Amino acid sequence: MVIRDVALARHATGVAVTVDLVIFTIRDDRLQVLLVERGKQPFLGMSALPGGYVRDGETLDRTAMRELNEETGLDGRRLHLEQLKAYGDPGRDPRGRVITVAYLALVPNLSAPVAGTDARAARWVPVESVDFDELAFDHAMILREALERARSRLEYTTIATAFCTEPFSISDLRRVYEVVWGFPLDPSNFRRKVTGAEHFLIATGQRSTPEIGRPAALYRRGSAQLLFPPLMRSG
Amino acid sequence: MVIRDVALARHATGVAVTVDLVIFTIRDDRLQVLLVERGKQPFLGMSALPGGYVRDGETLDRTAMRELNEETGLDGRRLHLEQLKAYGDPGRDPRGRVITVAYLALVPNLSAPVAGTDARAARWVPVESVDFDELAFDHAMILREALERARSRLEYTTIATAFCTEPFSISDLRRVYEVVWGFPLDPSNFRRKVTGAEHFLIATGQRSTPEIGRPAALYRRGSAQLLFPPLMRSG
DNA sequence: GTACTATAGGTCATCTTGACTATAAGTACG
DNA sequence: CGTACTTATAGTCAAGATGACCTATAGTAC
Repeated sequence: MVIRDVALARHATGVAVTVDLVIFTIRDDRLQVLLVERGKQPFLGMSALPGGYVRDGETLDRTAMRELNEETGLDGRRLHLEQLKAYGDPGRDPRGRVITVAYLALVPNLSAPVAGTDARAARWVPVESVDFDELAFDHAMILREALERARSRLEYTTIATAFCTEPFSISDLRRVYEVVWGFPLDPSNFRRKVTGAEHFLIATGQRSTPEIGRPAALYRRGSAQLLFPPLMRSG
Repeated sequence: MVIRDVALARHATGVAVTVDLVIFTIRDDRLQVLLVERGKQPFLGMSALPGGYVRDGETLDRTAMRELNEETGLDGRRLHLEQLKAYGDPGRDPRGRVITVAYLALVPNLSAPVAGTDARAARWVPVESVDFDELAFDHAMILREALERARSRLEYTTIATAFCTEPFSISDLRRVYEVVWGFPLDPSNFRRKVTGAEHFLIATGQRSTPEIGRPAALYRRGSAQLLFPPLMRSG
């Protein structure tokens, strides 16, 4: 896009805009985040959040969806993707003024091990294993704020289901909460909560066939976006 | 700041970054937002949110505080200022690619009628009187999302006090909730809630001297940032 | 059959909430 | 002074939500 305004052009020089993604999933009963290894300076060899430049004529949301698809192969329409925050401290990129818009993505467990069309080495890392001091740019701060956002979102919204592949059991959903929040929940009280919330879960009539234990009823995501009453961490 | 990286420079051309402010206050028992009249194209003569370009070497938060000070004369440290979201749709500014980072500010009722160092005509407009179709750029969307954010923040945080000048009574605080949410609250139940929350209010020992009615005990803001249990709208 | 495991459903005391009533502390006015 | 009026503060009570349990159910392994 061409800048046609003189006053604007004066301010437009030397600013780049990127989108960075915090992609969470649950694998092996642990919350994991997708990190890439930087193949060039700056921060060569360090870990970073996947991301890229906003293209001409592309919305920020569209950039985020494209990046997510490039990294995970997932179709962005079926999963949770929300803008987190913009980060633009002048010193955050040594190459110049780069403002990044961070997005939070919650995806179900991917069977394929994240090949991606991109050549960069991407890998899932358990959040508790991430060395925050070894993250490039200001990605430690972004990851920390994304983690708190995800934990908070589970309280008031139904997005925990974004981690699950349909159909899922109530225990599957409870394990999402336990893994993201980091402490166990009472199975019975949890069931009462989520089945009591309107339009949260839709019973499919199907049952799971586990190797051990009683089969569980299976559900699909309901239409509700907000969870009322909320399911709070503390109290 | 000079762009020293070739790949970066290729993406950095033609993008401008601004900060726009949604500044709310309560005047005459109504929620009001500060709007400026545009003195030049595009959107000449229409209303817009106050805002401006991010300067070299300036953080986004700093830009927001500077703009807020220019518009209201208020010292940004004493009041509530939080980042809302970035807006970057390619068509949002006809002059070219402009990404804006919107901030939400909640300020107490200003006695001085917003002169500001800026020459633009700034004025407080009751939110219910705003003609959303007559707002420049995508500011209608930004204002709508800011309004919902403010309403939601009152549920889970203590920021309602940002609208009050200290010391304030519990009724002052209640009126904030009623004005922002748009419906009345039971005075007795409201009192029970806010006095029950830890570190929300600090009693000063002072009492108000109203022209009519019983004097009210006066309070200052406590140290709590989060309100627990929350004070929900619905239910 | 019994042991084991995880799901599903129920109990109950405690806490929270919403609606409502009652009292208190000031002013205005006669 | 006393009554009306206004707002603040306090208390009551039933209904609902919550946390900590306990019990039953439906499968597998042996």
